[in-house]
Amino acid sequence: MTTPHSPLQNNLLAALPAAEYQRLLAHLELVPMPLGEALYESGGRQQYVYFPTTSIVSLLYVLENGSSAEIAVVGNEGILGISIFMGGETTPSRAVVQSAGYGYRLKAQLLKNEFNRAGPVLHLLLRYTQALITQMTQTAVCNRHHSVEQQLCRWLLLSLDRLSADSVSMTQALIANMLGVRREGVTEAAGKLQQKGLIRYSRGRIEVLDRPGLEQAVCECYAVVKREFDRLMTDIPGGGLGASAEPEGALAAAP
Amino acid sequence: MTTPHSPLQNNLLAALPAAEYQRLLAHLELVPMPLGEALYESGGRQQYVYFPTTSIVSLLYVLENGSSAEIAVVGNEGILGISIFMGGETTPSRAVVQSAGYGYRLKAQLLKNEFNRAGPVLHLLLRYTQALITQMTQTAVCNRHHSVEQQLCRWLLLSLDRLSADSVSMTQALIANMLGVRREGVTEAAGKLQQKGLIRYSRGRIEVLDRPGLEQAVCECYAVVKREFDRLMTDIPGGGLGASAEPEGALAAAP
DNA sequence: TTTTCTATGTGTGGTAACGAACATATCTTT
DNA sequence: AAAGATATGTTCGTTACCACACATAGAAAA
Repeated sequence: MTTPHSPLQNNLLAALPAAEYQRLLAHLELVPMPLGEALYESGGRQQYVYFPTTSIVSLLYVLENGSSAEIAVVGNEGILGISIFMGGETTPSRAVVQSAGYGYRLKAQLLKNEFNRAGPVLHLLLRYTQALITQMTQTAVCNRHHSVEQQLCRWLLLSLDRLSADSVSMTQALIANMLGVRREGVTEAAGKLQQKGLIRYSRGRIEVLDRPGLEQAVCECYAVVKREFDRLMTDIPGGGLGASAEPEGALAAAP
Repeated sequence: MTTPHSPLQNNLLAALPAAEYQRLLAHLELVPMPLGEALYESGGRQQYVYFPTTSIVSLLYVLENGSSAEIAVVGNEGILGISIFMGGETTPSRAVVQSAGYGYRLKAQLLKNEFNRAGPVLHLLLRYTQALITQMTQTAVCNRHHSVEQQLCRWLLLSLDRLSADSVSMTQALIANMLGVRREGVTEAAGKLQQKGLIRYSRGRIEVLDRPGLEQAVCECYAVVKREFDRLMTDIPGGGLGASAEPEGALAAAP
C-alpha cells in the first residue's frame, strides 16, 4: 500500500500563499528520513533545508564527553535549517531523525532566494523561528527545574503533536539520549506513567492511553510551547510586519 | 563627572552602515537602566527596543511557582526585543536589568520599518538573533549537564564580556536567581573559585583575578557561545563589523 | 557607639538523579 | 525449539543539589 505524499502535509508549506508555493513546488523533493539519520552535523555546511511531513527530527547538542541534550523537536509543523536564512549557514548542533518517515527537501539556495524576496515566506519563516526559540528556551527552563518524569511527559506530548498520532516508536534508551538523562531514569519515569494508566509501553512503542491525564502530569513548559506555536503559526497577519505591504523596499537577490 | 555616551558603544548600532545609522540616530534615546528594572514582561506588548551600552540585561523565564531561570544575557553586543522584528510582538519571558548602566531605546515601529527595508539592518539583526539562539540552546545544555560551579564560571565570563570589564556588581542571591539555583549553591561555588584564586568576592562585587584560570575552569558551553558570536557578528558579508569602512552595497545574500 | 540591615558562610538532613552491574522479558534468527 | 540480540526492569552505593535553619560579617543608620 502506498500512502499519498504531499508537501501540504507540512504546515509551513501549506501556509504559503499560492504563488510562493507554486514557485517552490517543482523543486521540492520527497525524501525518506530513516531513524537515526543525521540531516546536519554540528558546524557542517547545509546544502538543503528539510520540511518533515511524517517524520520527527531532533536538534541535539553533543558534548565533548559524548553525552547529549535535545534542544528542540521539529516535525510537520516546521523546517530544518533555519541558519540558512538567518545568515549563519551553520549551527553548533546536530539534526537527527528521531522518528522515521518522510519529508521534502529543498536546495538551500532556493530557499534563500525566496526568503530574500522579503515577502510572505520571510515573515512565515521568522515567525516559525520565534516559536522554535520558545521551544528552546523552555527546554532550558525545564532542564533546570523539572523532574525526569515531567520532562518525559513534555517530550511525549510535543512529539505526538508533531506526529499527529497517539503513539510513537522509540526505545527508552533513545529517549534518554534525547533528554540527556540515564536510560534507567526513563524506565523509572515511564513505569510510573504506566502505573497511572497514562501510557502503555512495550519494546519501543509508546501508546498514550489517557492524553488528558498526560496533560495533567506534564509541567507548564509544554503548554507554554504549544501556546506560542498556536499563537505564532495561526492567524498570520497578511504578509506584513506591522505596517501594510510596502513593496518599495523589497530587495535584491536576483531570483 | 559625566561619562560621554554614544550609541556606537553598542556593537549592533556600530555595525550599521552609515546611511542606516543616520536614519536611526535622531530617534535613539539615551535611557538609564537601573538594577532590577523590567524592560519587558512576559507576554507584554513591547513599545521599544533597547540597545544596551553599559548595562547588562537578563532574559528570564519565571515559573508558576516563582522560581526562575536565565535564558540569555544581552549587553552592548546586542538588542532587546527581537520578537518585534521576528513577528511575534511578545515572548513568554521577561527582560530584567542585571547590571545597572545605560542604553539607547528606539520606538518599536521605527525598528520594524527599518527591518522591512530588507537591507543590512535585517541581515545584521538576523545574524545577531542566530547568535542569541546559540546562547539559549547552550544554556539548555549547560543546565542539563554541568555543575553549578561550571555554570557560575560561564555566567561570569559571559557577563564580563558584555560589560567589557573585569568585575561585576552582583550579589550571590541575584546570581542564584539568574542561574535558577539556590543562593547557598552559589556561595559554595564562589567559595571554591575564590580558593583557587580565580576571583575575589566581597559584598556584591566580584573581581576576576585570573581570567585564563577561569576559562580553564569553565565548561565548553562558554567557548561555544563566544565562538558563535565572534563568527556571526564579525565578518558580516556586505558591510558592517570587521569589514573595512565601506558602508555601501550591503545587500548581501546574493553571491 | 549601638542598632539594623544586608550579604555571605555553614551545617543538617532529605531527595533526585547518577554510574554500574545485573536480572528478566520479548522479539528475531537459526 | 534454541540461541542470540535487544528492550526493559531492578538494585546499590554515591553525589549534587535541595530546603531550612542559623551563624557571622560588613555596611549603613541611629
